[in-house]
Amino acid sequence: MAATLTVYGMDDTPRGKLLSAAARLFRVQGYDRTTVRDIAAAVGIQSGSIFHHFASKEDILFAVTMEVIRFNTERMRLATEGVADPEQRLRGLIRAELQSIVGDTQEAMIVLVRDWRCLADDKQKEALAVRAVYEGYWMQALNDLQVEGRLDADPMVMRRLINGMTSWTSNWFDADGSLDMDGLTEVILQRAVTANGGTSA
Amino acid sequence: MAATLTVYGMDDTPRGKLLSAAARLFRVQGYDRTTVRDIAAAVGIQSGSIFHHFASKEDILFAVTMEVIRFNTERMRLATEGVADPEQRLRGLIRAELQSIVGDTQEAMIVLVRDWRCLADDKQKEALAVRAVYEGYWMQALNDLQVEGRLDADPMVMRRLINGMTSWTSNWFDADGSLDMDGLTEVILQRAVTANGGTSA
Amino acid sequence: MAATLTVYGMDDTPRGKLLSAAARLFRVQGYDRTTVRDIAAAVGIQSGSIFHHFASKEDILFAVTMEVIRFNTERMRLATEGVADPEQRLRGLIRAELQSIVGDTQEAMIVLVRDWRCLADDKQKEALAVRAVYEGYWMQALNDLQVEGRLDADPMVMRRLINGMTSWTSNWFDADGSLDMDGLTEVILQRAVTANGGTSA
Amino acid sequence: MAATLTVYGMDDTPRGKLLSAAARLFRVQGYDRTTVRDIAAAVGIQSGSIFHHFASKEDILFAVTMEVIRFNTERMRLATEGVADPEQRLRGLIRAELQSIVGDTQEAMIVLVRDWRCLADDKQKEALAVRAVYEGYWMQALNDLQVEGRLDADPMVMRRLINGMTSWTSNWFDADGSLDMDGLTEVILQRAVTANGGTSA
DNA sequence: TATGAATGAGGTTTCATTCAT
DNA sequence: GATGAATGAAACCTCATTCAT
Repeated sequence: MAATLTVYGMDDTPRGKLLSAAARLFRVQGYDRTTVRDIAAAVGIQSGSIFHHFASKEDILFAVTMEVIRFNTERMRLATEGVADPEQRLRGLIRAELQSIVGDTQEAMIVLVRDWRCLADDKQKEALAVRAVYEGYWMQALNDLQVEGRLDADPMVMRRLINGMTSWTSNWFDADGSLDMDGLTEVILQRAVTANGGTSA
Repeated sequence: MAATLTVYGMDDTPRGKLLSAAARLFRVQGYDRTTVRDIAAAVGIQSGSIFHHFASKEDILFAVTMEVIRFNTERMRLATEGVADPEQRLRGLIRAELQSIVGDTQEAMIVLVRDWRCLADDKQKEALAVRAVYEGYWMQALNDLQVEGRLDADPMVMRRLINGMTSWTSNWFDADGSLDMDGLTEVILQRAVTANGGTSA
Repeated sequence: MAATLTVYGMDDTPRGKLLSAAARLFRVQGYDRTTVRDIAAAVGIQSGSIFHHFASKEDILFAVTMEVIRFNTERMRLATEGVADPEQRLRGLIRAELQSIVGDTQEAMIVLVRDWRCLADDKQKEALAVRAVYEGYWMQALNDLQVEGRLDADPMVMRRLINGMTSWTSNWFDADGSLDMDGLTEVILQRAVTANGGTSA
Repeated sequence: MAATLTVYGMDDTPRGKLLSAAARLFRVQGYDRTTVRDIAAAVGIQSGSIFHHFASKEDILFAVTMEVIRFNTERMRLATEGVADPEQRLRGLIRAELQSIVGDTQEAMIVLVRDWRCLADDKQKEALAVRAVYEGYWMQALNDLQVEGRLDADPMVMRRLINGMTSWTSNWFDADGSLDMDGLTEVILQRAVTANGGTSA
């Protein structure tokens, strides 16, 4: 499904190429250890030229952050839209979040988590506002599931536990291993949904 | 139980005080954004004097890392030693890991996860070797549990999922909230252990 | 009298608007702290377009300098032309110089004094050559006054003292204050011309 | 009299040497055109080392400013202290101000006038507060002179005119010329004091 | 003429580390 | 052990100027 989407701002324009290169470098080296020279070199321009596209180094981090949040929020919307069964919706959300963490936006997601604190407070707030929509999809699905008696923990706590499980996959999941993304989705889903209602698998 | 332990190297000596101060500063600001001047100021000495105690700034990070790994490995040993029931052992491990992440070694644990990549490769290897013992306790408990048919997923995958859940608590767990550490331990434990006879596998 | 004059090059053409904007910005921020982007923005074009009108940033400063020198030299000519009495001529010169410093060419005059050193040596010489005519009007009046025994100091020194008094007004004179430009002219004139028969010399 | 004074902070210490070198460079090239590398090179250290002595480049300008204001305020005090005759006091003030502008603090005084605007607003205010004492000596002398009927203009205006005359000397006065500093002092004094009361000369 | 992306030299400042005292 | 001045490399960023479109 996500195959038809592209990360909005990471296109063929100079700005887009800068953003992709920065996301990769930030992931590999960390934000603080990535110099603007590194980024410039990665797209074949001089370091000074970066500042025609971004006001500051932090502004690049912010742009990466915002793009990936917006993109993944859109992905969550698509994953849940028109799906009535909350378990099915939750499955879609888990699958989509895994996709974002170990799949197409992998680079940026790791940066998002690890270098979050490198953003100034006001930038953090701005990003969190957009992020709220994203979390809304999750809470809706989990609350609906609870109403149906198929969730055996507090929805908020459950969201945090799932978030921990999905985030951490960036440290170990191997796309070429014996467990694929769909398989992992089911394993995680089972941590949340009670057996008795009879789910799927 | 942890009350009688102290992190080995973080004592009253100049070196120990330096280590505690560094762990805190690293957690709040990140390793890269913490200057040796910051650390020196925090214990009331001049920045040049630090180099009588540590060979380099990275050496401080390494020392923090090793101390906290050793300390928590010891804690895992105490939590499982002499406990026969694997579920009981797993409960102890979860409880201990939560304690390390949101409790007494909180500062250093966050640093350990987030600033891991700031260590040179050989230092990382050295630390991983010690870490292996730590992970051994987990795998033993999970394997035992599987043998008894009370684990409904692959032990290795399950360890990773638990690790994700516990690590992520540093982003949200509030010791003063309605859910305490024991309660959280049970919620996490239930994600791993099947009710009775085991459902799937 | 100056009402019918306009600073030659500061007209409605793109070049003229650029010059006016530059003069103002130079005065407020200083030459070095004014960027070509500032100047371009002030007239609503892009910074690159400036170089279709001027060869360099320094060239803009030079143009401002030359325009204001030429304009004020012309003003001095008008102020003295056909006036026989040297005291009357001196009065006209003082009035005209005050007008240039705190009146219509205020912006550029301050720049002229303060950012003079930002011009390359050859540009300075070129400007000084034009400036010589300007100073000629002064020396003629002061020399004539001395011949009549109505100047109580060396003409050259007197010119410098007057120049100091007039230049400095940019730091304090308030057009809305109780002392107007004509009043100030008389006060300054009295510093130079002896009451009647001349006191000392 | 000033021969026994030294500019307080411009001594043999690293900081003092930096200050002297900076004052000279600022005068010759202007503040904006002087790089910290220039200043460092002038005293034989690396540019980075400057920041052990001053927090920023602007801080150096501020220090130069404050030193010269304090020093010359002290000089004004010495020039007027215990002198009863206001004309005599005024003579001392003019002589002292000339001394500061074309004599020992020449470098810094030119900088003070020309690069004043390079100081941030709060720094300007701080300096102005100290400067107020300096101006106080002038106003006292001029007011006293007016009371005695020996001043033929408003004291405040007269101070400004004198200030203009003395400041401007930096553009023309030649210590080796036919007019020496004492002679110039008398010429300027005569611009202020009325002849009738019988002054001196 | 106008644009705006790119240049590239150079600016101020930071900071881990050294070392004479 | 401690100090604090000094180093020197490298960081982010600025800006006059160029040039293809």
